[in-house]
Amino acid sequence: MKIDPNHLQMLAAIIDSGGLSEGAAQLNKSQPSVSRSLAMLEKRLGSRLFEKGKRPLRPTELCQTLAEQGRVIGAASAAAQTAVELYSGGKAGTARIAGTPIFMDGVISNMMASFQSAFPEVAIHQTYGYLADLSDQLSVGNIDLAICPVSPEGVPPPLKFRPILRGRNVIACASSHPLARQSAVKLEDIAAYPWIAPPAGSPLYSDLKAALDSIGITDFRVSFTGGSLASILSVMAGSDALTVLPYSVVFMQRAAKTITALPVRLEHPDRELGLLWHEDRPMRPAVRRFQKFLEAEFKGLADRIDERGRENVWRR
Amino acid sequence: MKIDPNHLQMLAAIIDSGGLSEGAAQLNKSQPSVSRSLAMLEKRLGSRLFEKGKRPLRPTELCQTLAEQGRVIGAASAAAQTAVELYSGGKAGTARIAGTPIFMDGVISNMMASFQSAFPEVAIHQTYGYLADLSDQLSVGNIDLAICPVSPEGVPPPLKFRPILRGRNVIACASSHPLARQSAVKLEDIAAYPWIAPPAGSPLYSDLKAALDSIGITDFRVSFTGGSLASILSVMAGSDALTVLPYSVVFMQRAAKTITALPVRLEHPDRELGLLWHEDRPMRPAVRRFQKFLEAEFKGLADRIDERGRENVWRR
DNA sequence: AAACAATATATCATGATGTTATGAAAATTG
DNA sequence: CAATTTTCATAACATCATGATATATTGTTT
Repeated sequence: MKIDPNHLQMLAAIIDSGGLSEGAAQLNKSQPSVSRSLAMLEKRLGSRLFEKGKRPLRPTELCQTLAEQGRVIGAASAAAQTAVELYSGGKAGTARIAGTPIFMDGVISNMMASFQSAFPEVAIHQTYGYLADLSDQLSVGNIDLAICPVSPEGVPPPLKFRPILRGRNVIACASSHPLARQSAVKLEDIAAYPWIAPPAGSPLYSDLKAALDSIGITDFRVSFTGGSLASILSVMAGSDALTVLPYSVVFMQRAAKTITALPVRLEHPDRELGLLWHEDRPMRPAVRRFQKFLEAEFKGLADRIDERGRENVWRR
Repeated sequence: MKIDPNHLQMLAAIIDSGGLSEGAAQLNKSQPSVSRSLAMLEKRLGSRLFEKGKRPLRPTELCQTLAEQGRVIGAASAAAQTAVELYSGGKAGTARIAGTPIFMDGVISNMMASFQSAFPEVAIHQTYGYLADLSDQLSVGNIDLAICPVSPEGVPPPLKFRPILRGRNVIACASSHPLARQSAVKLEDIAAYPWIAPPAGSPLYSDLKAALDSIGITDFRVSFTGGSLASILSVMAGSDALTVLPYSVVFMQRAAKTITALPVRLEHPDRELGLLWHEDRPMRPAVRRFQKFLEAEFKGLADRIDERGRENVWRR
């Protein structure tokens, strides 16, 4: 008959703690229980494990050998235990998240960085996508959480949505831009500059058109299009081109001081940045923790943006 | 609650065998049993271990982590299992044996060598001692088996004795000795040579005196005394000294051709070489196997000695 | 849609393990 | 050396996990 790993652990506990009673205590069992288990084991193995009639208990040669394996087993069990605890506490595991490129690169990536310093055992798998794609990936189960600007009524039933930042787009330009120095910006001024257009399929692209439309600019010249945020920022920093970006993205770049937002109020799109997930699919603890983390970070971000907002006055 | 190592092994089995049913088979359990255990484990951990509604079963991240520990546990269990089997089969373990120096060095050491090549996992702890000492050590439990010349009635009750070679002492000398060439040896011839005396306390020492007495030699000159067998053999080989040795010891040296026995029949001591052990103390398998091995070896040795004995005619 | 394969559930029997109370034996102490 | 203390073994009973077989359910395949 196969040896029970628990029994091997028991031997190790008895030897290491120097006695049957102490061993029992270490195993959170009563002394009689251990005594009986030991007797059964000896009977099955057909060999003594502790020398007869000796007290303090003296382990047999065989017992020592078995106890070594018991210690290995104990270590493995403990490792499993902590693995479970880490996992259940959301401090280990994998979170597969996806979102629109500009937000992921411009806002979320910073937060992921601090999350990873706090919980280095959580692996984050990040991908990009727009709403339709994200919905699919969520439904199929390829990702756990999506971050995307969504109009609340545009969320299909199996998905849940939680807003984390109210949408507000701004016109962004290099800090060295001529318009950046002006306290008031007129539409005619704006019309003179070329535009950086976000990737064609992105919501930002339609935002750009809608926004410009709303302030009366219908005809505009696109000097650059299709890049990711890093390209956009570089191009913008090194030219007089303008673009439309979520204010949060511009805000996150404030430390670098390379770009700034013009004091022009754009038409609000009917979308809010928020988290999307599949309602029926139970969320893994690591994902849940990441979500909580994101929500807290965004709350902080929103507060700081509001503060700054009170200083800057947004005008039409 | 603590995780059961068996459950971890189960996870490893399911994953490695690629299915719940196969895993169950690998564990020698029924499929329903494993299914239920799995369900219980998932409930306790509060996390899925296999993705829901997927077939073939796809292990969760956590499950993979736990299964790794399960594999470690499986390996340790298997090691324990084989350790038990080796031990129980007497193919591993320790045998603590002791005996009179001359026999241990001259006869037993050879047998220990072949035993160790056959069973390298058995550790042999060898010590030396004479009867009184050996009895004590056996009673105290410091040794498992003693090899000693004993007069059968001289065995104290708690000990058991089994003869393995009938005692027969001979006068030994270097092969190059003047007497070695003579087909007949007279007592006067013998009297002319000095003697090597075995260690003072040894049975052989009294044997020497008794033997010489029996052939009428009362006054003899001792030229060397107190050494172990190796010293005795060296001294004997390089001088004309004589000594009394068990014939088996001389016989074992036949390959080296350095010493030989004189064709003189000595008085038989009332002792037989045999094995001593403690009757009440259960013998460990490795010791038992060693004992059987010794008995077989000695049987072979006795046969070969008898063969040789038929050729040599021992004379008074 | 049907057939197949794999897994889940139900039910009952059994065995290991848990508990408390108590007995026995070895070791320590006066 | 007897008495005490410490430590382990045993008894009796309750409980839970696990074993088996039979059968239902579900996912996949044709």
